[in-house]
Amino acid sequence: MVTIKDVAREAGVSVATVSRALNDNGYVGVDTRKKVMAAIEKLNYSPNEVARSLYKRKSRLIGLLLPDITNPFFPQLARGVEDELSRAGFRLLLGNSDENVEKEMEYIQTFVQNNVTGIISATNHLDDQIYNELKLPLVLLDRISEDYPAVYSDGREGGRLAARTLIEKGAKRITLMKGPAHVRPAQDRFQGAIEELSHADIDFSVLSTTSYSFEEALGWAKELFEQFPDTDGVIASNDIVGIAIIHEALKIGKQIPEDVQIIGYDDIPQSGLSYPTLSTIRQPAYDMGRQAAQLLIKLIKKEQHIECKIQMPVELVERNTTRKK
Amino acid sequence: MVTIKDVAREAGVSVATVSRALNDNGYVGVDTRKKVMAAIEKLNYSPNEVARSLYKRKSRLIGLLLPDITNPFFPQLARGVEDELSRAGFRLLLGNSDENVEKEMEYIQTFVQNNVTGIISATNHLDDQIYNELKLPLVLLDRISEDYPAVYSDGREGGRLAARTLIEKGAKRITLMKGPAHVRPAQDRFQGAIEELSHADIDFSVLSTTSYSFEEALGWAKELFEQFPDTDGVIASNDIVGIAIIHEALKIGKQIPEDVQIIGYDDIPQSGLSYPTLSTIRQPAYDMGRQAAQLLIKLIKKEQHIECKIQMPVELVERNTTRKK
DNA sequence: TTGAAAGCGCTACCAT
DNA sequence: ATGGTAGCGCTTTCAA
Repeated sequence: MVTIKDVAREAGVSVATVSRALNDNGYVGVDTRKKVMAAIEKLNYSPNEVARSLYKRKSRLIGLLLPDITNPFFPQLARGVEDELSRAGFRLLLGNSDENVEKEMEYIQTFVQNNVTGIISATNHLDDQIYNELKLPLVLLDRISEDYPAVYSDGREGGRLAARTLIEKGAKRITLMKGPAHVRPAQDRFQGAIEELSHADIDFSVLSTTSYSFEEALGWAKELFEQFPDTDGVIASNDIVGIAIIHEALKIGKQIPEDVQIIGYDDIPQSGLSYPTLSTIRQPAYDMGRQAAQLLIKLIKKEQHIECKIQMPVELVERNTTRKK
Repeated sequence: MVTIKDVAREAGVSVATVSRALNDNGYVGVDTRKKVMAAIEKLNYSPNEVARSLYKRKSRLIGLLLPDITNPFFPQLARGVEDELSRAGFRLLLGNSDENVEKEMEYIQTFVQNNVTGIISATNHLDDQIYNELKLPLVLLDRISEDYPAVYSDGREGGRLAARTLIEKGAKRITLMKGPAHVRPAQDRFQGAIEELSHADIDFSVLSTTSYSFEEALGWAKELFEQFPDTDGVIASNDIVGIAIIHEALKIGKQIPEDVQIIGYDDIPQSGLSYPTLSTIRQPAYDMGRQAAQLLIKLIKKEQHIECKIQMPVELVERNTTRKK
């Protein structure tokens, strides 16, 4: 390993000078700088981030905690975060929590132990002590809280929009799928949908689902049509489930959207690939990731007048599982 | 921040003793240990990984370099790696390269700068100098090389299997989609398929695709049916494209699998959700990730007699885009 | 069994 | 403009 000492020796200067040249602070003579740069070049030196981090008590690392990168919504968030953060020279320490408190605590702890400069978290366990004691900038992503900066989309409006769309397009017996109770955004959109449905002269039923996993999606879809065989409009808990419902509907011989309309949530990339393509409520996942990163960077720079709650717009993407006007 | 000094003071011992107690090496008296543990508990101390890492010249971090987590095949790999690694106390530094050499180099460099203990990489740029100069354990994932330990699946056999399946199931005018030229596994499966097709009395054509992105998948599918409208068997470059082909085929009124059979590659989770469900060649992505992690851990522990090339089996998953016998 | 102290690679203060 | 050096929090010799 080539260290700052080697560079100093090679350039015939002190380590202090090398350090100053490296970090562009303090005075460094023009030709001294040249010598240093030449030495760096020659030895192919690159500074040890760990030593820097120890001294500064801050690394160039950011901790990102997500529920499960295997769920197609989250990779988009992650890429948004990564792309934006890397422009500012930060790297990502990634953890999947599986919505499990212990895992989450462990990751938060290792983030801290590694001197991360900030944390971006999609957590449902904000009440936990560990977050209160955190001395670091924290941005919530896809989650809301009074107490912390957050980037999220308007779930309530999303739910309303989904319900309104189905109502306007003539669904008469709507089934509303409710996502896992412990996932906050799922509840928001559920509430939004309930609200809209309640104000309409329309029959509707609610089907509770307890997970977002691929494996169970088809199960929920089956259950849906068993319990509500004559439903003509489904508000799926997310796009995965929406796609599973398309599958199941087609399988039992229903026409989409003639017999049953379906609306998803998220607008994951594969929603445009199903047949028929899935109408859905779009969350701008990639942008949400970027916004969270930008917000975190502002927080780190301690900028003034930071907008700490960033609500991203939600949008209806009309594709082919809903009827044309 | 509470440091080892604070603990030492609280426990009335030296920092050396605390360190020994913490790491279970050297002698520590029974009641001394108790006092130390009590102090740790009381102060809620957890050791600074950065300081450790500086001294040891090794962190508990592993660098993971993937092409693009947004492609559904890779999150599976990543989770496999993460789950296995975290059992051994390692955490993940994640980078997406987008198959771009510069980004890749930057990530490898920051991995090194952060004292990672090892690297797992899905790269197509192994020839690059930076890999040769690497002093760290490196495991290739989903990639092959003479020179480095690697975990990959048998792409050639996968390609053969795909072609053989279509042939056996009676396809007469097969279209073989070729993945991006710079992606090694894509070429392997292409070669395997070509091999099998060449040995059969069968007409086939090749369609080159230059990306795996969602956005373009539908475009390739369209192109496929424009160029080869009477193809009755398609070997898709991966499941995304396979799903897009299902979409397109249905759209132009073809029956699946009567008019056209389709076989994908990867077996991503959503392949079981399309309608009809996609027959495909399965790569055990999650397990590949785990194996890579295990292999890396062995390398780190410098175990003897390590099997350095781990070829994972590939498997036909018969679903509904191929005919039943 | 315990403690003192050197040193991991770097930055920043204080001299010069 | 440059160099000497303390110190970031930890581990590990070496002595006691």
